[in-house]
Amino acid sequence: MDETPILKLNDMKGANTLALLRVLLRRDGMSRVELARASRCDNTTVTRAVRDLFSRGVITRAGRKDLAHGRPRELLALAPDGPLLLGVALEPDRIVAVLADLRGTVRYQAEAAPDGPADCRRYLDELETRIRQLTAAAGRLPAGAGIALFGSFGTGGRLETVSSFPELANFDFPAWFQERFAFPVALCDTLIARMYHELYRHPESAAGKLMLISSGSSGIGMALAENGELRFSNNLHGGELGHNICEPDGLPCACGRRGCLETRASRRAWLEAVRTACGTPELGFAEAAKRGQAGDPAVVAATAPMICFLGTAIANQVNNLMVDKVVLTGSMMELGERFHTALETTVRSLLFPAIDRRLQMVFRSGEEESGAVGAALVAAEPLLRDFTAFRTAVPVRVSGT
Amino acid sequence: MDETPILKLNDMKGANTLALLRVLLRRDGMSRVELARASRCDNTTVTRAVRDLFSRGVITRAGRKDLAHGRPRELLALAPDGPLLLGVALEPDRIVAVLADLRGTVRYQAEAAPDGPADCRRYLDELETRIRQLTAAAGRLPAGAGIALFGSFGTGGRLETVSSFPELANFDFPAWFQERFAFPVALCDTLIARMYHELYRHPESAAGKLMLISSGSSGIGMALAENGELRFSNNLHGGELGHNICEPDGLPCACGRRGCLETRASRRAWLEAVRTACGTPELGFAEAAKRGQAGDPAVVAATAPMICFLGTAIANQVNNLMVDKVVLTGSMMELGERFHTALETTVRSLLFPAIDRRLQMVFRSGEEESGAVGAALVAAEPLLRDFTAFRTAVPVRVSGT
DNA sequence: CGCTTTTTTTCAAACGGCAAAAAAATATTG
DNA sequence: CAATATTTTTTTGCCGTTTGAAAAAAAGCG
Repeated sequence: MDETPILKLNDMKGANTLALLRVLLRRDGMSRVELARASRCDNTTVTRAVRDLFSRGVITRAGRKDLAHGRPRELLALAPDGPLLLGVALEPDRIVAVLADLRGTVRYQAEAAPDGPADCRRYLDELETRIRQLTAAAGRLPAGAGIALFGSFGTGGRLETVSSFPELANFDFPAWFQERFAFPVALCDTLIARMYHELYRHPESAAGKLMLISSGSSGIGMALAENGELRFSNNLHGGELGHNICEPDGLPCACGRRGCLETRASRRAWLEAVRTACGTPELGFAEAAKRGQAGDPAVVAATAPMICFLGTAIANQVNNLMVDKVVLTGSMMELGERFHTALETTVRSLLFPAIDRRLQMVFRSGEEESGAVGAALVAAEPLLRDFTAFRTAVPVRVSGT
Repeated sequence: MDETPILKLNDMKGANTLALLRVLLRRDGMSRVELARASRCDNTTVTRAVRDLFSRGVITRAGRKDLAHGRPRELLALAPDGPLLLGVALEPDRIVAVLADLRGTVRYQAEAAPDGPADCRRYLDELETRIRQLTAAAGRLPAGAGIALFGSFGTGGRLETVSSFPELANFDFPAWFQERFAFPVALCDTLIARMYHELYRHPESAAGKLMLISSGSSGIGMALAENGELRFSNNLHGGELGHNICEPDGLPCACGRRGCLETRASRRAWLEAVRTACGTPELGFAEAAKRGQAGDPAVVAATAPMICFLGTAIANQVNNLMVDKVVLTGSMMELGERFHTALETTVRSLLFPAIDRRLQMVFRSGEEESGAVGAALVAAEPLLRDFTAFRTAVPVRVSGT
């Protein structure tokens, strides 16, 4: 029942300061004129906004740059003692918690590998301990928190389903959090957190139409953005590419249907196929990946169906949505360059020429903290639009530091 | 290279008057307070906007409504002599041209069925004649024009590819138009025009996530909108669902690949399958559809693959994008209710339960002018945001009427 | 001092929003 | 029946916020 959106003065100011700050987040050491040109805001708007951000301790002076003629530029940078955001990724086998600045640079980090999701109470205790540990180390309270998990939730933030922690279904996480901590919390799907990580940590991805694909032990997910803004995501929940049906009468899937992409392209399905092809039922994932990367014919042959089905699913989506850039991340990306090349070739062979010409494909690996950092960035975005709320949140200090 | 969008005062005003007018477009006879409540604008904002729209001749008084107590409401309506928009659909076998008001109500209509796209010059002459005929009948010039065709074009409006008129590739249509007519013109893909038709003529579709699927002789297309705004469409160009690959090693398609949805679900493919199943190679489409609607077992069996593949493609997309509403339109919808039911059942059986619960599926038929009307609405939208340009466009009158 | 570029200040214009007033009807009361 | 109260809509006046253009100030160089 959402009607045509109307705009208030606040929305305008928020959009403009967000644009301004995003430019500064890309790179420290910009001057006011540069900010104005890059954000297409007026000079005077920038001056005013910058003054405001100074007074709130968000940015700081970072020297000056002498030009050949004229007054030198005063360079600006994110304040080192500016607001921090807590970001937490609740993954099946570990908890990652970070304190990051508005740019998503990690300042403090804590990790835990609880016994497993079996004991819900101990898991939450562990989480609480880690958060206290982080805020103590930082010596101040974060301005907000973002929690990323594999699941969905209502507008209020109450959990609905949590794929990796069935016991947490219907748990009122925001209430739990607010009973313990004095700063606001926001929940999001891990996939959305990763998308924020991509948009802020690789800001060139914030232009045009972006599709993020993340594969993990819990499936293959997808998120979309257009010009840096999330699209088609209900309550910060991502889409499940892994359950696209890609074969009319395919293999049975755990979801109860047949022919889901995951029956062909999940980590488990692939390993199974490789084991069968090699005749080694005990082969581990890492070893299998190594063999594939080395060009072992049996492994390559066993990988072909995955490439075919995954590539088709990606290409279909790219064609339909006229996507400009596809970013692939997650555990399946550990299969190495040979796999990447084969997948990209397959995808491109299925695209319309005009779309193929524009499409960029990027494989990202080694971003172990993208979920936690992205969660922090989800919590940061409202601040980037409006720091008036922030003024009250930061002065609170942890005693004894 | 699009950066984070910034907002100016004009954008704010534009967004608000657009919201206001959309409420009035839904139904004539609203009063100012009703407009304010429905659009969530302030009372006084509405008063000012309404005064402005009066002075520009866009709206008019439409009586008053007495309440039990208090001052009666002054009812407002779109002015009958308000701005008109020209909308043209260049379809393979016909030209449809309409003059419509801001709401998309057709005031004047002209249709032509040229010999075919063989002779490009005669085709364009025919178009010019029809437009002159319409403006003469109306006695005034439209405030703008929208042209819908099956194809794509650059930002400048120059045609790139036109699937139904290969000869028009690289034709500078806007230049041709501006040499002949004194009002602005905008080009769009027919699919986008149909989407605008859906959003404005069935305004309940302007809430939430909408997927429009339109099947015709030239394929199966798809367009997306979120809260009444177009999404993932390059330069008003739609996506081609018909070339989603739905079978790993399927039938060869005209596009050069294998397994495209169109090899199973296009009008032609379906008719072919039915003819084979019935053993009647001369069977016509209408007769085949009638048999299918009557439940002829051979036809039903021949239709099954289409339902399966089309249903899967739709369900995959709905799951991925968490679509709230699917609207199906175009020639394939002539297959009748039995087909609709079967398709909907198939789609729903493949959705995640949470998404199935929210999804609405609508089959539309009999909207022959949706392309032309939608094109007019494409041209209308900028006016709804800002009528200052309109002031100069309308007073121009055709002499001799 | 003249020149150039950046930054700040000043002032005007546009817009939304609150509150009070005005308007336009009906209901109530003397 | 006339005067007044009541109710709801609409308009007006005024204020705060924001952007934007132009002037002024600042900061360097030759």
